[in-house]
Amino acid sequence: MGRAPCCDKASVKKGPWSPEEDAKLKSYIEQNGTGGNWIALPQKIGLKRCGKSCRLRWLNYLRPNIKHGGFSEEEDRIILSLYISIGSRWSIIAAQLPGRTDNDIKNYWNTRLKKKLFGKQSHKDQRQQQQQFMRQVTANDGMKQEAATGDANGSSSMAVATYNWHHQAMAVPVQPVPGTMMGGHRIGDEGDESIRKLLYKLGGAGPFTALPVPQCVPPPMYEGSPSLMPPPCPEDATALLNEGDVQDSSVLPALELDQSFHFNQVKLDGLESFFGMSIDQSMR
DNA sequence: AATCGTCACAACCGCCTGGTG
DNA sequence: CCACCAGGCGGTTGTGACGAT
Repeated sequence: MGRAPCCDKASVKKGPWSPEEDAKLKSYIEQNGTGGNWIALPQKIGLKRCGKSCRLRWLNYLRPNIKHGGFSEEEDRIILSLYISIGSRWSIIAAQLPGRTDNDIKNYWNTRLKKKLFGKQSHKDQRQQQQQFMRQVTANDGMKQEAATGDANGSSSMAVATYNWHHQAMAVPVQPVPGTMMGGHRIGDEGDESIRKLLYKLGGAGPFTALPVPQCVPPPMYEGSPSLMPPPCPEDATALLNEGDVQDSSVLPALELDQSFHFNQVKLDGLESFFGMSIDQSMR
C-alpha cells in the first residue's frame, strides 16, 4: 500500500493561482504567520488548495523580497561554481543568492544556464557533451554515496562518511579548484574569496569526500540553521580543526587536494564555453 | 494568417528526513 | 524502537508566450 496523499486530491484545486487566492494567502500569513502547519492552513483561510501548494506559492512568489528573472553574470557565476562543487542542491545554492528561490534557480539552470554551458554546438555534440558532463557529475555524487555506505572489505575503520551526501557536503571541506579561471576571474583571487569561502564551508564535491579525511568540520555558516547541521563530530575529528579555521588547507593532505583539483577539473573541462572562459592551462 | 516548434516558468509529484508520541 | 505526520527537496510535467516557417 502506498503512502497516504497529503491532501484529498479530489477536493483540492490545482493549476495556476488566481490573484484572489494569492491575496488571501499572503494577507493571512503576513498577519498570522504559517502557524507551523501548512496542511491545516488552507482550510483555515478557506482555500481549496493543498498545504504543500500553499507553501510553495508563498515561498516562491508571495514571500517579500523575491526577485524573478534578470540573473546577473555574478549570479550565473555563483550558481555555476556551486553546481560544480555541490551538484543540484538548489536550496543551498538559493540560500547564497538573496531573493532567489530554489525553484527559480533550478528553472534557470535547466532552461538557460545549461544551454549557455553547452551551447554553440551541433545537437549531436551538445548531447554528447551534456551526457559526458552529467556522467561526471553523477559519478562524483556516486562516489559520495559509496563513501556514505562504506565498503564491505572492512575499511570501515577509516573515517569515511556515515551520513548521506546532503550532510557530507556540509561536513567535508573542499578546496574549490584554486587557480581555475571562471568568468574571467581566477578562483582564489580577491574577487572570488567569498565564493571560495562559501564552497569551502559547504564542503562541496571533491573526491576526497570518499577518502579518510576529517569528517566533521565545524560549519559556522549553519549556526542559524540547526536543521542543516551535520551530526555531532567525534572529538578527535573535531580536534583537528580550530574553530573558525576551516579554510586552513593543511587539514587536507596534499594528495587529496590534488585529487580534488583533478576531479573538479574534469567537470570544468566541459565548461570552457561558459562566459567564453578558458581553463587556466598552467593548473593542469 | 495559420501552423508548428521551442522556450521559459509555474506548479505538481513523489521521495526523503526529522520530529513526535 | 516504531509508526505516523508534516516539511523540505529535487525531478518532472503542463502550459502559455513567442518566433520561425
